[in-house]
Amino acid sequence: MLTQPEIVERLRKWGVRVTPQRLAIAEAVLNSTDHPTVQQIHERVRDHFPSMTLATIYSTLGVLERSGLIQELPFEKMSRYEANMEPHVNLVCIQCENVMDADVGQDVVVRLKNRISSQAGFEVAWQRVDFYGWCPRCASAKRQEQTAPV
Amino acid sequence: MLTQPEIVERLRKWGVRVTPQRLAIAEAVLNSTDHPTVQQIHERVRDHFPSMTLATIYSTLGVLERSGLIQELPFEKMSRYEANMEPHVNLVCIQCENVMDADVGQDVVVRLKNRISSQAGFEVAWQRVDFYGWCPRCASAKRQEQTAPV
DNA sequence: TTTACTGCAAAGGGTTTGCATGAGG
DNA sequence: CCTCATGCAAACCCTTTGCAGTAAA
Repeated sequence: MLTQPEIVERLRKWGVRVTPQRLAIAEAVLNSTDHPTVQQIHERVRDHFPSMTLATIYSTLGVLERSGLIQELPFEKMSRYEANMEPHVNLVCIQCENVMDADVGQDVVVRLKNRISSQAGFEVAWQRVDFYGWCPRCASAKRQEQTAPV
Repeated sequence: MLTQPEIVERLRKWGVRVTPQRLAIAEAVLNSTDHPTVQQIHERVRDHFPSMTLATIYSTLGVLERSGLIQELPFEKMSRYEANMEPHVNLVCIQCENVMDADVGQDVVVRLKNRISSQAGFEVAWQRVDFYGWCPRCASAKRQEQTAPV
């Protein structure tokens, strides 16, 4: 989670202009942990910028990605945007469709990255590690239903 | 890599009809290691089925995915299709855009999966592990260029 | 003042859908 | 035979692009 001055500095370093819209979009993504979609980001900045269109959001997300601040995560229907650039695991619930960062396994991802670099001769730039399944809440709901079906 | 009778059996088990088109598409994906796109699959079956359209391929890929034979891998511009359903690492070259399975790291992915299940309370169904960077060929070309620029 | 960004509208392109014909079981 | 798959075309929708007005530096 970056502070506003840090965001400004990172953007200026890339020679792009820092506008209020860009700051709002950057904060909406960087202060999130739910890997928002473009639509969700739009909802979150609409109060402050009612006239902002999706084109501006797409454009800004491209700037943020090229600045190394965020990562695009393409899914079947649309992309989500990742604010956590450290090696980690994403948990994608196929029931409620929420996406969250796992709070375990970061060390294993780093070890995997080192193994790929040293043994596969592949120069790693970044990675995406997604586990799909049932989040704790949906998993227990599923077990309840299996025990006592309608 | 599955044999044709195995593919037939897996499809019949799902109550779907086995047509020559579906077999051709299934073999084109399952006997591949390059994670083909829909366009590439189209090219590979066009010789035998000149009139086949993309709609048929999309439909069949959906059947194969729901049968657990393949996995869709959404990328920025389009999806690719994965024939290796075992836990493993995908290497995505950001230079030549090839996607290949890593021949190391499977054990680490399995260990990661176990850790996620036991410590994050997340019931894993499947996973996608992608490392982005430069494949051995493109990495050495990059180093050459850095050493002796034009 | 200069350059680049915003907002609006239209286009682009991968994917899905509807329907008539044709084939699988 | 009945049901479902194929092939064709059109629709869908996320994303990109072009352009005129506007704001950052």
